Amino acid sequence: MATAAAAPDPSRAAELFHALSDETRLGIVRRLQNGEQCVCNLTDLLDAAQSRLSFHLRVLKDAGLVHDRREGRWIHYHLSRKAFSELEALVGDLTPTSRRLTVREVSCC
Amino acid sequence: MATAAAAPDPSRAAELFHALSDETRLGIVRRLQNGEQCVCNLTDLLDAAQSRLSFHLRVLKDAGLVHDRREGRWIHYHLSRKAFSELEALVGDLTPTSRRLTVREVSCC
DNA sequence: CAAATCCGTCAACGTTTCTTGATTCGCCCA
DNA sequence: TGGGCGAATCAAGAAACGTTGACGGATTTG
Repeated sequence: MATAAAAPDPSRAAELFHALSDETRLGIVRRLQNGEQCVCNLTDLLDAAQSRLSFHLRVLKDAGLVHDRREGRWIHYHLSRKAFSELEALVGDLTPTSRRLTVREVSCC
Repeated sequence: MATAAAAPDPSRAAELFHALSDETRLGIVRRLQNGEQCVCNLTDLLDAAQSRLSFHLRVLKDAGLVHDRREGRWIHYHLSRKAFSELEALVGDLTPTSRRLTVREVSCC
């Protein structure tokens, strides 16, 4: 246990949080909670241009938060459970209660 | 229970995620996990210009993730437990396992 | 094969975000 | 009261981001 399990890759954390820092992408995630959706359904549900959605889906996909599956002409997107549990673990590590010094441990300047 | 407790304010969620989508700010949060720190300590720990840190601390503060406390010439920052539990709840709501339809519930195009 | 449909990619543009250095504000102490 | 120090704020520029419309690739259907 060389480096402990304390600080997960910060750039990975930033990537995940960035992927979720946009309302359109949060809207996509919420629509995918009920199961798979193809892009054409999402454009209707979110009232967004196809090109715009494609852009945001790529950000989510690059972050590993969604996966896609081709079925004929359609491409279905669904959430990645693994990525979301990774996210939960990551948020848990950030929480102040996780580890805490005794107060007055640190001097100032 | 009119609108249930399903979809929390999306702009609030985006604000929280955005505040954590930067490596410098994640570094600040990690340094604050051990307790309060004044800005001058953080500039040393993170090797960042004072002006730069002040900018990122403001983003975190505006998102409610940190609070500050003045003590003489120094200003100490610390994490907001409330905001982090809000974040945890929010991430939990995003998770795909939370609610799930029976499959094939949704038709495509 | 040709037309239609679904969707990713690209270039261009405006907007937002981040960094840097200079300045200002607040507080303490001699 | 004046000087010194910690920290916020401001303006300017660079970089990253999101939107739009045009285009091209893949697939199905007539």
